[in-house]
Amino acid sequence: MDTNCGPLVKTQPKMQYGENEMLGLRKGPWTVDEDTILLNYITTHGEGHWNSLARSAGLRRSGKSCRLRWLNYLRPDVRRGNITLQEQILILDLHSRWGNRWSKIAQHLPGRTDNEIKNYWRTRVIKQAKQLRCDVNSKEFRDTLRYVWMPRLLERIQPASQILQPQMKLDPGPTEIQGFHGLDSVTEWSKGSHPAGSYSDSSSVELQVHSNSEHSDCSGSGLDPWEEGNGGGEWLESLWNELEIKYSSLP
DNA sequence: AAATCCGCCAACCGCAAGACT
DNA sequence: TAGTCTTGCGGTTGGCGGATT
Repeated sequence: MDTNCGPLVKTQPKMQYGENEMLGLRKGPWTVDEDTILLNYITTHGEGHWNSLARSAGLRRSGKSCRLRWLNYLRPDVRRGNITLQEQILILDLHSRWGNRWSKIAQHLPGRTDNEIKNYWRTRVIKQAKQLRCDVNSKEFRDTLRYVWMPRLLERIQPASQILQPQMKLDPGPTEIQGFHGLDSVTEWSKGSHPAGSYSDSSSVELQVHSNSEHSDCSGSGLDPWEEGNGGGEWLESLWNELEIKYSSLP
């Protein structure tokens, strides 16, 4: 089991007061002791009926809080760490279909929680939209995701010659992407609109949109998505096959 | 070295839908 | 059928820590 249980506090966190506290319930970061109690209780009795679970386990937490802690952190199958390139593509693709249906999207990324995906979207993708001064829900931005970012991500994972039709490699997308100038604007923006070193995560989207032939070298970064335990697996292979088919048939 | 800024993410809140009585 | 409880979801917030000034 993953023993990395996040930024647990060793001392009692500062209490915030509200309705829960009126009932003697704690809020804020979970302590190691609380995690242990919750984990042991669920291991023995199973999950569900969170309010009574919280009481029975002796936790001064709301059922809601217990459920969230379990689902987002303590569950043994929760995957933590960087979102891989494949996962980024999948998130972009699924979001284009379903919008902010985070839990639905999370179902297709084993081990990832809706919260994590939502955080990824808000901190990475929406940030890009803001820098491009466009609405994240606009057709222009969606097209940019589809015709620029996703092919770039695909290209980065495997050499373009192996997976993409020749026209896809440099295809800036349909000319009706108004307000965007194909790859140019994205490339220009990615070159100099923010200070170098602002982003420590080498798998973040913006690094995928550097100029055409510049593939950031991930080797040795520990972020190789095909490394064992870092995003591989059958589900990913099938996803990959699906995306290959999908993007090789794009206009 | 200190102050400030900023990105990230855990955790909270409110609401809605479904289950139960 | 109506009321209450539980669960799940999406949006938002606050704190931590690293980067920058």
